[in-house]
Amino acid sequence: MSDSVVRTRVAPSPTGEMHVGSLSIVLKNYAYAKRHHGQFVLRIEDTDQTREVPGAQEQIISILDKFHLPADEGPIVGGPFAPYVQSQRLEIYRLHAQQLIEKGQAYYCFCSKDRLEKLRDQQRADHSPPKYDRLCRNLSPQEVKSKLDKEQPYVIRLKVPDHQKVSFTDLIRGQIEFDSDQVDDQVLIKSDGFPTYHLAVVVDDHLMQISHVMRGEEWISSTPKHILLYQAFNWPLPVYAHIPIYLNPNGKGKMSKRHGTVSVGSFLDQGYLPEALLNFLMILGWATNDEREILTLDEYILEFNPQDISQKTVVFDLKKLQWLNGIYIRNLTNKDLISKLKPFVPTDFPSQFLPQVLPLIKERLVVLSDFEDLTAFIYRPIEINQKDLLKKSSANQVAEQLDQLISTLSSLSAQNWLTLQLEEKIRNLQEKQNWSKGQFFMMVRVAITGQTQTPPLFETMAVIGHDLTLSRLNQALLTTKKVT
RNA sequence: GGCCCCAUCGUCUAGUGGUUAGGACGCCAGGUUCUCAUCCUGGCAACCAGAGUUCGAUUCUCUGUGGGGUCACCA
Repeated sequence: MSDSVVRTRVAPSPTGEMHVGSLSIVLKNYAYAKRHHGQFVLRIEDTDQTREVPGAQEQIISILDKFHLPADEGPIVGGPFAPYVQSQRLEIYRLHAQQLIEKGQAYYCFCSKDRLEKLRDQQRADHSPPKYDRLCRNLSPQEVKSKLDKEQPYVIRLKVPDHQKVSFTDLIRGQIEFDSDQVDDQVLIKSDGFPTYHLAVVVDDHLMQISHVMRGEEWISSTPKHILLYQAFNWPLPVYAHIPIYLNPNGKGKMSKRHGTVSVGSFLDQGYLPEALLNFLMILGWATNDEREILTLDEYILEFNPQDISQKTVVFDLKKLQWLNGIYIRNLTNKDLISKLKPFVPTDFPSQFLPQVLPLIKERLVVLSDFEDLTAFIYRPIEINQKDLLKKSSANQVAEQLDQLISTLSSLSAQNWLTLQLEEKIRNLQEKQNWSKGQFFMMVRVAITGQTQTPPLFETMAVIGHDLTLSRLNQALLTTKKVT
């Protein structure tokens, strides 16, 4: 093999529900690894004990599962670089931080949080950039030893060099350059002994032989910290690709909870199909050569190249997602649709009707949770609005129409209560009486469903059944005469 | 505010030193039709601005403007 092994990773922290942005990053890392026959690694970054949410790790793994993006290596499946949970690797980070101290690349810092806060306040007031003032950087070895002996709490910081160009090549944006003067003396080990993200990510990516770091664009500005660390360790850099973030559907700001749905779980709960959501994530900010928009994971893997990702932030266009979801729903077999619909069928829905009802709503579903609204009139009591009923005709006329319709339908046995028979009878009546199609059919629709927008009339009546249809027609007849 | 990233229809994109700047979603109109939806047809709609390079810039360069990100013992 001429090109070296591709190993990608995704490194979520178990602090809550997974964001669609994270899923998008997962998708890209997965696809790239698969395309190059490499490995896709899942690593759990749980170095902030205060933010950890129980069960979040399991949730992440289950989502990867639902979307068919399983990790080749990770906490559950294991792998040659286990453990894959950072809280289980504390000793590794300690050792590496220690190594940096011995090499003179890092130092102990005993400053209290209080002092740092005051320092920042001062800097803010002076309009100077908020940075650590390096007070502890030049402590003598004796001073350090004595503070350590007294068990004073400390952190370990990186000695960031002055006036140094820090640059790297981003697969999506080309060369990006920073000045090391912009970089703070980063904390590597926190006072609780846990590593910060910056130390852990560099150490683990190196140890786990990650070849490509594909992550969100919001990490660009901390990349120089990571580069400086790689240099301090004298390790080779991975290839970076910073993927544009998603903006809220209104185009304002990074996609966030405040502006609507953001978690993968809540999209699923609304009845977006995983395949549709994934497809949407594929074509958001990226296009195939021939601009096909409906594609499977395998087709995506075949074509995906991070270099082709758009460089600009993209708006999360819900309308387009909805369009895709509708397509995926319509492409489902009825059997599959029924099974996917299960969680969205209300408990009072007479489930034996599902097979008959399905064709009436299949092309009307945008998300699966639309099921309830689309079908409620079938099995729940309806309210008939007199105004809708009499919209295009007089009360007397409508009463006459209902009366005749009822007697016509009464002659139809329950066995013959079928779409075709209903259609024939009702059309005959309408034609014989020369009633306006629009007015008559809409009036009947309102009488039977209580709504002005429904699936086709005869099919709907067939599903509702002989008894209920007639009772609703009678109910409508009463409504016609009701004085308001 | 400092630093960094970005800029083609409302949105997602294709594309080129000379094109009628293409497609998709959305929107509008028409067709099918008992309404809605599906489906089909058509339409509206974009190269952020200024300067430079050039015979010629949407395309290359610079500046401006606009948008976004980031500035923690959070990731």
